[in-house]
Formats: sequence, structure tokens, C-alpha cells
Amino acid sequence: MAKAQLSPRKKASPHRQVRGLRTREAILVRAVDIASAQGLEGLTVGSLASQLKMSKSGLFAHFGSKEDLQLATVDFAREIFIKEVTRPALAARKGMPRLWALLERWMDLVEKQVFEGGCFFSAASFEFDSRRGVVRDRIAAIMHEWIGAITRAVYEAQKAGHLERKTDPTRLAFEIHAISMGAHWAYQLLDDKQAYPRARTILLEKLRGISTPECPHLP
Amino acid sequence: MAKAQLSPRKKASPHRQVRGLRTREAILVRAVDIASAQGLEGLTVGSLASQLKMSKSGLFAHFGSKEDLQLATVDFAREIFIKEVTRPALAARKGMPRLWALLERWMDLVEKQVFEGGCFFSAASFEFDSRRGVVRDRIAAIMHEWIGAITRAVYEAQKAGHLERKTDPTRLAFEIHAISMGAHWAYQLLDDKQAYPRARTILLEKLRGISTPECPHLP
DNA sequence: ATATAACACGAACGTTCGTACTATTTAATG
DNA sequence: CATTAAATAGTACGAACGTTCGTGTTATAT
Repeated sequence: MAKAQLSPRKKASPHRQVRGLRTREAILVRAVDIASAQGLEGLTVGSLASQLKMSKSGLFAHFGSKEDLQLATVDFAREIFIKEVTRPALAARKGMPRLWALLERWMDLVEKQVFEGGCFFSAASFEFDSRRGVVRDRIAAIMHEWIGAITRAVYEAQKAGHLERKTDPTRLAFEIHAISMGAHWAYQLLDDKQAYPRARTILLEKLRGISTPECPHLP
Repeated sequence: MAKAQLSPRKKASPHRQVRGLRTREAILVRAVDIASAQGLEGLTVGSLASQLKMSKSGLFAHFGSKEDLQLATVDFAREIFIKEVTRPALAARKGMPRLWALLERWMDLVEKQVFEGGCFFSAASFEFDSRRGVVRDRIAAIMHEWIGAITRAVYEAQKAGHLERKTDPTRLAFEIHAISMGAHWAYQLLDDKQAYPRARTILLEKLRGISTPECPHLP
């Protein structure tokens, strides 16, 4: 039997040590920022390296290919999102408070200009929505995950008796997501300073309109 | 006194004739399609030329620069949008019918897959929303124009007595736009076949909820 | 018929892209 | 210390990028 190591284009990834991991993380921090503004295709190895004062080759060694860099960037953005939005929202009580925490933190993350380009995943979504390949699939999977998280929060708000039962969770999640994305759009492209306040008002009134008397008070 | 012809990077544009204009239009038809899928940066002179079986240089001569090509593509997309959405909607009666025609035709245009990449302007918006320059400015101006058209339609629906007066046109226009964009997103990225039916339902119920008894019946 | 201008082409420019191979520096371990 | 492997740098490559140039080709105008 031969060794049969027939995976092309795959770097035999070295066992990473602390130093390498730190560099890799520093790279991805910049990568997410650039990609949020210039897109995942606009994110180039050369510009990334020069911004970090590294050599192209030194940087490139951390990833086997541009596609791998894009995947790593997407996954890193997901981790930031989980750390800043999903996980903290779990601190809120189940039901409506948690649902609202999810939305509030999402909009805060983008409004606070943590990334140069606004909402990373809104940009990535529209950039890759008509391509093929693993990057698109990964983005789509993460967005499924996200819309699923909103849907679940709505469902639990119903189970907790905070929301009318006749509400369709899938549909409400769609509405919530659309309004938030609309805020990103108006804020980032049209420079509409009212975008987030307006989105918050719309969402709050929407939720109040379908909440039960048992619902804990919203902000 | 010298001639002082100090405009760089500007082609003294030749007086176009019929043949040239036809070629130019054929180029832009493809360009809008490509850009809707690959983005305005992913739209390259080389790929565009080879798809049209033209030489790069021959194609390039129709525009002075890549930026000019992008601008022409954006403007051409706007013309298609006006032809397919804005103008036909004027055929509907003022007020709610016209407002609904606007939305219906917008969603139809994208759902019918007229362009490979779904909604041209949603993609362009998120691609350029954190850049600078004339292309971004043009996209933003067109989007202002569009959201303005929706706002005006809402306002006229009020004036016609079809919509409650307490509704804020700016806010309703924002909601309408967000829901539609959310449908583009879910349909294109998540392959959600229910996206457009769902968006239509949401918008219809929304509008019915705030319409007056005098409002002509919606579909 | 001839002059003129629009149109299209092929070849080449310099630059940057992603990627590959090789060499050097750095940090950890015996 | 010496050894070793990981981490970074150096160099080079072919392809594609936007762009320019010179030259034919086609259509209009004289």
C-alpha cells in the first residue's frame, strides 16, 4: 500500500503553537474588517499583508489558499457575532426579553461601527448569493443558523406566554430580520442617522402589538 | 496662452452613431447581468469582452475607464428598473393601487430572474455602501430616488383617502423596502421559495391593517 | 470617388492577483 | 549550547487586471 496522500492543494498544516495562533488571529481581525468594507473578494493577500506589515508569503502560509482565508474570515466573523450577540443574549430571561436582547445587540454591534463596513454578513450575503462553492455554502449555513436563532427565540417567547400563539414564528423572524437589515442598508448607504432608532421603534411596536398581558415590559 | 487642456483620464468622446450605440447597449445588457451576480468589481473588462466575443480594447473604447463602465452599468440598470417597475406602475390609479403596483412589479422583476444575480441594486448597495467615489454616490442617489418614490406613493395613498393619516410615510416606506429586500435575501441566498409569497402576504396584511374603508380592494 | 470620422482589433504596457518553492529567523527542548 | 520544528521572509511564476497605442475597417459626408 502506498501512502496515497493524494489531496492536492492542501497544506499539511503544521501543529500550531501559540505564536502562530496569535498571528493568525491578528490576521483574521484585520481580515474581517477589510472584508466587511471591501467584500470577501476585495480582501486580497497583498493588501492584508502590507496592512499588517507582514510578507505575503508569511501571511499566506497560515492558510492554504485564498478560499481558505475567506472561509476562516467568515468563521471568525461568526465567532465575533456569537460572542457579541448570541451568547450575551442568553443572559436575558427566556421569552420576550431574550428575543429583544438578540435584536438590540445585533443592531448595536453594527451601529457602534465595530467593523468599518457595517454588517459583515449582510455584505457577505449579497456578495455571494449567486455564486457557488464552499464559501457561499458556509455563509448560507451561518445565515440559516441565525434566522433559526431568531425563530427559536420567537417560539420560546410564545411558549413562555409572552407572545400570541397565532403568530407564525417563521414569518415573524423573517420580518424582524428584514427590518434590521433595512436599517443596516439605510444607515450605511444613505447615511440615514434615523435608521436604527426607526428600526427599533418599528420592531418594538410590532412586538408590543402581538404580545400578551403576561409579557415583561419592553424598553 | 497654452491650450490648457488639463483634464486627465478623460476621453474626448466621439459623436456616437447608430452602430456604436447598439454595441454599447449590447455591452450594457450583459454588464448589468454580470454585475448583478458577480458585483460591479467582479465585472471585468476581459470577461465581458470574451462573453460578447469582442476584443477588450474594442469594448473598452466605449467607456473611458472601468469607473465609467461601472457608472454606465448602474445607469442602465436604473433605466431597466424604471421601464419595468416605476413607469408601468404609473398606469395604476393614484393612491393604494399605484403603491401596490410599485411593490408587486419590483418583486416580480427579481423573482422572474430577469437578472442572474437577483436584485441588482440590493447587491450594488451592499457592495459599495462603505466605499467612496462617484459610483457609490450614484448608487446612493438612485436609492434615494427609489425610497422617495415609495414614500411619495404612500403619501398619495393618504391624500386619496386610502390610508390612515396617522401613518408616517417615511416610516412605512422604510418598512416596505426592508421587507422586499428581505425577500430578495432569503430567496437568493437561502433558496427560500416561500420568500416572495411570504413578503407579499406580510405587505398586504400590513397595508390592509392601516387602510381606510375607502381604499380600493387589494389583490 | 474621395476624405473623414466612428468603430473594432491585436499587441503590449506595467501592476497586482494567487500561489509555489526555498531560505532564514525564532522559540522550545534535549 | 545544539538540535529541531514552527514561523516568517524572500523570490519567482503565470495569469489576469485596467489601460494605451497603432492600425486596419466600415460607414457617413462631401
